[in-house]
Amino acid sequence: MSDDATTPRLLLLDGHSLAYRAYFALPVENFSTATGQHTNAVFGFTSMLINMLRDEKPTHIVVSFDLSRKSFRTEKYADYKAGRSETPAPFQGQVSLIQEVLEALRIPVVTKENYEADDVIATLATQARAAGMEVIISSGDRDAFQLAEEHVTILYPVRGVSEVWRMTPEAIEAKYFVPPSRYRDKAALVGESSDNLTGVPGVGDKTAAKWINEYGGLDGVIANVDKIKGKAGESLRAHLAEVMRNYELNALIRDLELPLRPEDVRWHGWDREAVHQLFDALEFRVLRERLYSYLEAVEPEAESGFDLAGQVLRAGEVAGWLTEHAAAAPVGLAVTGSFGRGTGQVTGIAVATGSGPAAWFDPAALDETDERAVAAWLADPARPKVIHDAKPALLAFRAHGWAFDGVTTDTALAAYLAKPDQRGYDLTDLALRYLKRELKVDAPDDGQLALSFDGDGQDTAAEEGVMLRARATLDLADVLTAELSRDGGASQRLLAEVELPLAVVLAEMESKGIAADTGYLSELEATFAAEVKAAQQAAHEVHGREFNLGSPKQLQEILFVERNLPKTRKIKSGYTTDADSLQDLFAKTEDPLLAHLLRYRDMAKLKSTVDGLLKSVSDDGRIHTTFNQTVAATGRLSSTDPNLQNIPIRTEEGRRIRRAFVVGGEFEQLMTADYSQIEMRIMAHLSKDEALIAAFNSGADFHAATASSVFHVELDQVTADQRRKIKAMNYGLAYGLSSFGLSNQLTISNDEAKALMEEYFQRFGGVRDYLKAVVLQAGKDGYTATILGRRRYLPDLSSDNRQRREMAERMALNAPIQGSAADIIKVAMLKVDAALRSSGLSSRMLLQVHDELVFEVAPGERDALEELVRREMGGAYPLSVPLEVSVGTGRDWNGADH
DNA sequence: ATTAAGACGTA
DNA sequence: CGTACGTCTTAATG
Repeated sequence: MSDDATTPRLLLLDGHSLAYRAYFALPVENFSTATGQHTNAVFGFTSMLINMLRDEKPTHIVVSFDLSRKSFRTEKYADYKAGRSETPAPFQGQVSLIQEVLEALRIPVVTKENYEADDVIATLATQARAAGMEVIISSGDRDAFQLAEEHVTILYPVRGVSEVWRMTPEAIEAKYFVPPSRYRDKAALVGESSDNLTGVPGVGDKTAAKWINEYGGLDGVIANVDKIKGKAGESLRAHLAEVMRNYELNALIRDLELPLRPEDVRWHGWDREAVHQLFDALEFRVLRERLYSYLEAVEPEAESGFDLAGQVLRAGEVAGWLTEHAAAAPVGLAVTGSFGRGTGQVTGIAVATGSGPAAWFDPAALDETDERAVAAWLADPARPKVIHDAKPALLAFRAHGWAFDGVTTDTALAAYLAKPDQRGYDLTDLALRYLKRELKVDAPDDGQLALSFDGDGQDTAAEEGVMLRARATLDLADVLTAELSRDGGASQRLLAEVELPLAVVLAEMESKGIAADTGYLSELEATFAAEVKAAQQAAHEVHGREFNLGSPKQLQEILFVERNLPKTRKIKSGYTTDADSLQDLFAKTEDPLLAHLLRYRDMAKLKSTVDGLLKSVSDDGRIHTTFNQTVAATGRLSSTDPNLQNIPIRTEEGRRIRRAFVVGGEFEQLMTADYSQIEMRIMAHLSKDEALIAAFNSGADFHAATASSVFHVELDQVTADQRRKIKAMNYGLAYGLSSFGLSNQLTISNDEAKALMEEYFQRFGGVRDYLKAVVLQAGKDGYTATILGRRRYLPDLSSDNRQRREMAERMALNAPIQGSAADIIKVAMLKVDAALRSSGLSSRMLLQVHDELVFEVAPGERDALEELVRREMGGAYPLSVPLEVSVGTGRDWNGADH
């Protein structure tokens, strides 16, 4: 290549058209696996891809696929691309295999509803040119020729899968006698049979070019249509309408909204293991050799040549550095300090540029100019920043008085969306997994990292480490963006439109915290402590000696050996002493020790909850939990330090703890707003079960309504016991409840539970069909997806181990339901937050408890807030059943509950 | 000092 | 033999 080696080169592929070319280029009968899967198109496509990688050496790659045969063009012209024969059966299914190849090669795929791949390519090519990239497009569709220009080359496959024409502007002009900018004009006149666009009969490339060049384009030809002589002229005048139609339809759209930009698709190499497995399955032996010999050759190059020049900035140097290095292009940002409890303190900030230098500075050692520059830079939404775990940084910046905006990607959130089942999303681990780099400054010098720091002779290892993290974050963002883009945009949208903005909302909530009545908490603590002591004494007295009630091990000895009570359910260490089992034992034996024991457990648990809360009250008299956004595999949030999502509510004594969460000084009340039966509503929506949908739309008490159906009685004849049983079923369904589990929970026989479930599904068969279908589909895809496309991968669905497999099946049926509920309340939180801002209300959102939001109501805003919250939560996402919201207010959390 | 298991609170 | 979490306690490791 004659181009400057540092110019990024973007390879854009039209997936469908190349696959189709490959299919017809290679005899289908010669390419199939032992299992009968046809692979000629996969083979041909992959072969072309490898050739292009070898010959073009792109630094960035993306493939676009048509989503369907329908597009805005078929809407305008019903016969667009009509007349194409049905997709041949052996071609079916090969596209998804090609997508698997791309996935293994970590090449992102982008699609756009209602548009063709060529439009996506035209948009990306346009953006890439604006960014100064060299562009190579490969498409089997000649429409792409209109995109050729300086630095934009079209690779047009001809004859088989090994030869392409390099269609530069010069080549196009030589072949068609018009420049690429006039290619559309020519195509409109001549027609394009593959698109079923007829042109002017009798007019070919030469005549069309003659006219276009004579009259200065199609406009001129049309303006002078009466001057054109001869048969061809007559023909043109008779077919002007078609020409205009063609011209309108063959224009490629260059300004689509896409989930990624050309800069995001930097290619960082392939997933070796996945390629191995896939090529084994496809029986691509030779191709694997070719791929590997090419990839092995470029790999070292890709891994090295990474020179991070770092610099520790002193006071007075920061403003200038930022202006010079951190303007338009995204930079990586890494922050050190202490974080948590809704605040934080920054001790160091590192900024790394994509290919240039990195810098570190101490936020406490800035001069006035620097301080202003850093504040403006951090707050500027037009200065793109990439960071790993933005929320703590945001809180620490806020504590320093800095606003923070312009975060285009959070690599922790991106990694979570890509694989939500991971244990953690530590930057070091992600760098190793996705970048294959050890994130250590003093890593062995194996050419992976060339660090040349300007350290002034000082020991700047810590600062270098932070700079390296900033740089790794930036690189990781590229890889993860590509990773997330392989599903056609859903994950990217979740990141950009849900998780990223939600992090900001959560930061606000954590920063505010919720007021706690510490005096009352202390009283509670004393009360529970006394109860614990009393229960403990009573238990010791009954048994006749002292022992540790908190030790399940000692308890087992006492219950099952010394007191010779009946054995309970087996666990690893013997027999369980959990509350359910102890209840059963008590019912059977009436051993008074059990009652004291249960009482002890209850009180000890409550006491420890209160202890924990007391310890976590901040100086401002409020409790600031931390909401974790990357923990729950289903997409839910979790709450830690303290966990405010498991504050007792079921028992009266437990609810006493809720009274400790009170309204803050300047405010009037607490308000809770929760979704009623959101998971069942999602099941009704997803399953489309008409009876279930009707039960919701009836407006009656949902559990009673379903019970009335199941037991064939009028709504007002449903007994409390019938309602209780069906309520248990309703709740259990989304968890994969078995008849055994149901019988256990309701203390009825297994037969009775079976009959109950049978009768339930008799009435709500759509639900069973849906649940079965979800598991089946998940088995095929390898993952489940929520209404917003949030994925959860469940490899255990194909496990040989029955227990693991069945566990995965229950996860598969639960994940879309629980996850969709999580999606909905997240969207609701964003909407509520936005509405609160625009309404000018002073009330604020404090907590989220999965299907409930807790607010602090400013004086006089109760009604307005309720209206706002009902509107935004109720309208968060349209389902085929209403999203019902119930609202309550009170001076404390218990009083606000309903 | 860290880890695992058991128990139990919430949705 | 019901999903998703976090925390506390004990008891066993280092």
